[in-house]
Amino acid sequence: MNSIRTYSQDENLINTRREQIARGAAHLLVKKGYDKASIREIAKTCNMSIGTMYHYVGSKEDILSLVFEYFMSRNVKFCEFVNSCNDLAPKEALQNIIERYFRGVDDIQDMALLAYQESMNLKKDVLKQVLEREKEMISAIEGILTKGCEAGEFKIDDISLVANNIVVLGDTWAFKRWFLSKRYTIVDYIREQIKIIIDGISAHKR
Amino acid sequence: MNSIRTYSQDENLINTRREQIARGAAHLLVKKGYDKASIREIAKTCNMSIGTMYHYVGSKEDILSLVFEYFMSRNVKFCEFVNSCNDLAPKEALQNIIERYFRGVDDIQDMALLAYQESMNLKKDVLKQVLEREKEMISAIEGILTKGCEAGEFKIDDISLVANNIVVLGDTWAFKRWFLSKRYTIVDYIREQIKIIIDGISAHKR
Amino acid sequence: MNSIRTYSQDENLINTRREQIARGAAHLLVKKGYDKASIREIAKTCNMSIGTMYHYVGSKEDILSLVFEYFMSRNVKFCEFVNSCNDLAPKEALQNIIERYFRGVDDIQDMALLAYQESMNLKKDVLKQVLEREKEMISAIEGILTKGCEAGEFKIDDISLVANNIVVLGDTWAFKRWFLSKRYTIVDYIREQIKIIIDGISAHKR
Amino acid sequence: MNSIRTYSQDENLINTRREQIARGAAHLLVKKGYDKASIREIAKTCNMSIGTMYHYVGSKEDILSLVFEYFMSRNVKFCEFVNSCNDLAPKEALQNIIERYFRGVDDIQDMALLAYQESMNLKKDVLKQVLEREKEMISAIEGILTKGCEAGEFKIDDISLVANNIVVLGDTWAFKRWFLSKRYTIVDYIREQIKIIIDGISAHKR
DNA sequence: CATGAATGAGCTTTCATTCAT
DNA sequence: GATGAATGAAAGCTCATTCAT
Repeated sequence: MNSIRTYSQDENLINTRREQIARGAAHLLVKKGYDKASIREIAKTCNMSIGTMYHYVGSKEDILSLVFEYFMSRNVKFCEFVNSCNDLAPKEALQNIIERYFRGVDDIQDMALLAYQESMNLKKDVLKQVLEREKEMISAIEGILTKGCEAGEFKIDDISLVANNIVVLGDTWAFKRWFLSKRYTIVDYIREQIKIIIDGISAHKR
Repeated sequence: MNSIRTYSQDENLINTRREQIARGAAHLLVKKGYDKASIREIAKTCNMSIGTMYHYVGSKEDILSLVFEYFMSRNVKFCEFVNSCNDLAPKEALQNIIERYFRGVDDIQDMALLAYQESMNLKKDVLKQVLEREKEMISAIEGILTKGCEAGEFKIDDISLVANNIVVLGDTWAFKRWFLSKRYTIVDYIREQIKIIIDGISAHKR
Repeated sequence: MNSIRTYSQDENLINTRREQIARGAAHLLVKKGYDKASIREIAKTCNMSIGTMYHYVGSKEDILSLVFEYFMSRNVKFCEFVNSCNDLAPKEALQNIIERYFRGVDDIQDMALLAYQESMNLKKDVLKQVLEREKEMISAIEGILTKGCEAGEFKIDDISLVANNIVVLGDTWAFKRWFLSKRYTIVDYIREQIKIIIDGISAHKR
Repeated sequence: MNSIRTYSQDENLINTRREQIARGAAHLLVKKGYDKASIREIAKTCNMSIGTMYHYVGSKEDILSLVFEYFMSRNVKFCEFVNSCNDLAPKEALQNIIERYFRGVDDIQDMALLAYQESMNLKKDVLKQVLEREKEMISAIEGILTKGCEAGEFKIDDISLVANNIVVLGDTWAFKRWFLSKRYTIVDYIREQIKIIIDGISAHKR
């Protein structure tokens, strides 16, 4: 699946160098944008020569892929988390999942932003992965919402759309952090949004 | 306010050509992104020589500005519309404004998307205009929500955040149309979102 | 001899327009240099449209030629002046001619400078004319110097070189006016140089 | 002091390549002039790709600076020479200095010419250096002339102007070599000019 | 006669990528 | 394995010149 060219055979070294690249490039790519960031700059940011860069990467595009892969690898446990919430009461489960997702967005704000801004430069298969992650998230939330409706706790017409909205409001923290962070910390933001969301779908109101 | 360089004095011709540029470039810029779209390509798309482009435009950046200005000029009547809703009942007014804003996003989907993706390439003053439009929208919605709360129709903790959410859900139609349009027409989308939003803030539930 | 293209037949109009061009362009060409001055700028300086320009001129090169021809035409009377000095005593004649030449340089400082700086852009035949004027001047001075030697007033080994030096010292006023004008007015400069020159070649010293 | 951009860190290579550029460009710039000589041509003349050029140089302007710096570096010993003449008799010292300066002009004819023709394209700080060199020369000559006057060997009204004239007559060899070299070798030219100059300022004539 | 819109070749400069060391 | 010098295609932009009005 990971078909990025390398001239090295040492699996360990490949991983070390690629993480070095992903970490270093991420910051610069977010700051300057994919096209405006040159390989020379990226290499310097990664404390690496251009030549070394191309030992572990086949093209500039690959660097972008690497950045996404690196950050997405940090989120493999997310779905496990959603599953682990299965035993909780629907409302509590939903709160936990929202909190977890929103915090995840906060942790990798730059990536979330980069995903939207540079999606056209992202290799098709990597883009697909990114979108997949979102779909999984939405599905998971749909599951919880469905359970809540069946339990009579939630009352929702269009479960799919509500699930989508929740994800969108999470991503919004990345898009508009320059605006929202004037008024809210991430903790405030999560608390208030949970209130609004839960209020909106509860079968029995306050 | 519009200080883009031109070598022409013929006001009419300037407007004609600039509209030609804005129309042609919009499509290409959305498709390929600002950096990937070359002047040569843009000129070709606009059925214009490179020289002619630069007769009416001072730089590539100006083309992006032009694209935004052209599309934003189509929305000058929006605020008037918001004001004209002042006499309606809060719930009805809110429905109308949401519908109007969402439809606006639908009309200029490409622009809304471009604004997010290329904001770093956008000239500061044009970016400001774009953000201003959004702030106005949020303020207008805040006004309606406040009136609704005072009238006892709505029950909202954080009016500002709810207003922001509404705008975000409108913009979402542009960001995720590749995904949403599989399930909804814009008419469906507006109807369902209005239901969700109004449900969430109504003081007296069904 | 003057083979610059025109689309007009009206001899008078041609002359009027070409003088308009020469006057206007001269200033700009001196200020910005031939290559850095664009036709658009030149046309604007001449209060003329680009199209009109090309009615009376075949190319950008022609404009440079025109500028030189215009200014050289103001100097046709120079040789007559030299001839008219034939009856004076050698020393007095030389003084008069030096004064006349140096003043001429002062009058058209910009042109003298332009001739050196843009000679490589000047059409061959016009360049030839410019050089011709200088040769004539040198010859005239040689004539006077020879007469002075024969009369026993001057004592000169290399008449040709001295004549050349005199012309050079005149042109110097144009090359180094930014430096010389700090210390001398043109009147001072002429007076002092005449003293130095005459002193250097006089047979009977002070 | 030398702040030209480079992407290389190898001091030796930088110097090698820059000398290669200076040598190659000098010829072309003199032949075609700064504006008419394109980077493509310059690169070809230097047996270098365009990319390599820009590895060692930040802009076209820098190439001109490089050319001047390269040639001026060959003249650092000139002032030392002037100082070393301090113990000689004034007349002999002056002869030596004139000879040395005139030979210097002959060595770098092209540069002397280029300095006048392209001064408007030369970076301010490099132009300053060029002018400084001339001022130093004039000052040095003034020193010798003053000493000669005090010793009763020379009789000069305006020492400063005579010093200036000497430098001008040296530079003339560069400006008019196409004309002068028909009659004189540089050896002849120096010999004859020394005669004329010394004759002109000697207190006791032949 | 006068205008200036239109053109596209050619300019300077950047940058992803290769490869000899 | 690591380096960075070298490359040249392609970018954004300018400008002399033409020609329809």
